[in-house]
Amino acid sequence: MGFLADAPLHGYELRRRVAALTGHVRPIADGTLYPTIKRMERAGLLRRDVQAGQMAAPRHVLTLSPAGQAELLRQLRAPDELFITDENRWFTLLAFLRHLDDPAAQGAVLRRRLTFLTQPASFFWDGDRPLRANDFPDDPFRRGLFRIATATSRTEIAWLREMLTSLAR
Amino acid sequence: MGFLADAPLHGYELRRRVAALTGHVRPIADGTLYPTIKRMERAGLLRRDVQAGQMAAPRHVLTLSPAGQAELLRQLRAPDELFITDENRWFTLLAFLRHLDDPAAQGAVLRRRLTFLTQPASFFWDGDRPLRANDFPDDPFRRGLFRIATATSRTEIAWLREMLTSLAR
DNA sequence: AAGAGATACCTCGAACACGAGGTATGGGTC
DNA sequence: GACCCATACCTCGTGTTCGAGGTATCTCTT
Repeated sequence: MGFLADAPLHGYELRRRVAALTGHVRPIADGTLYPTIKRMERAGLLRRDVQAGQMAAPRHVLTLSPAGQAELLRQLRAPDELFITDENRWFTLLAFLRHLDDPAAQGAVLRRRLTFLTQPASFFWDGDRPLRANDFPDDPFRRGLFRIATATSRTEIAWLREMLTSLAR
Repeated sequence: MGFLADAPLHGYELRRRVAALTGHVRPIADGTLYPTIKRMERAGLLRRDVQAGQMAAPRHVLTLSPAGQAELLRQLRAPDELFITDENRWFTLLAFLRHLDDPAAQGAVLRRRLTFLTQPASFFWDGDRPLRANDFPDDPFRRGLFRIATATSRTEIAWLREMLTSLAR
């Protein structure tokens, strides 16, 4: 829906755009995409205009309907918790948060993410004791994992704080 | 399988440990975990020892069988492409790569990831032209997304290079 | 002129995941 | 003594996702 809100597209191109989000979003399989398009069309979330001729096969240009736009905004404004806590989902949310044309609502979403990120957390535990990188002297891989996660987290927290200040202005 | 290779656990604890990987791995639902355990038990990948009495409900302590260990090693040694390219999967792979007790094989896996990360790539395209952060003057969210992704990527590439040098020694 | 490969859509069965529901017991509180 | 919560396991229906297969056309190479 985000990509369609950017511009009307045909299915194949949509699939390519999602695939380009490599590393953060899994590519969508054919068998997932086309049935989903049908479902969304039936639900009135998008319109399909067949554009015969020009290319190999007739393209079905998909346009987000007003109902689809509303649904996108609803999901951007009040995303499920998974969209805040899961890397992949948060990534897609961020990619299209611009469409939520309301600084206060955007700020509220960013604040939810900031709250989540600043919660004390650890990936591994020994009973109730959170384990840190130093607790894995024999596992350079987990130490690396901590290093990468910390760097990401720090960068994101700094960015979120900046954004929240500039959105408040 | 990785957590069970660390130590035998009961299902509930397993679920908690996966849930602790917050932000990188989605929590597993009850309805997913227990049928999966059954399937793996039937497949001979793990053994179940019922430990009655001590706690509220009898715990089923799960132990990875030799076949399960072999399967884990197989998957660590030759992971599907998704485990290299998808953040979530790569994260879990890294968390248990120590179990693959062979520096050469570990190095090969890290090299696959490094190759993937150093490929020129972009999340968004205008036709064939890759779009960079500067191409989104009106979208601070996508600029942030680039900033975070770049920081993560840089940190990880640096770590991978270090690891590969130290593994080669 | 043939064939490979990209474009573009589609279907179907099998596998998988989830949420809602259920059972049962131990520990703590009011 | 009643109640709630955490622990610990389980099932089932519904919905999702995938992969393998299929169709057809256009373009580029050999």
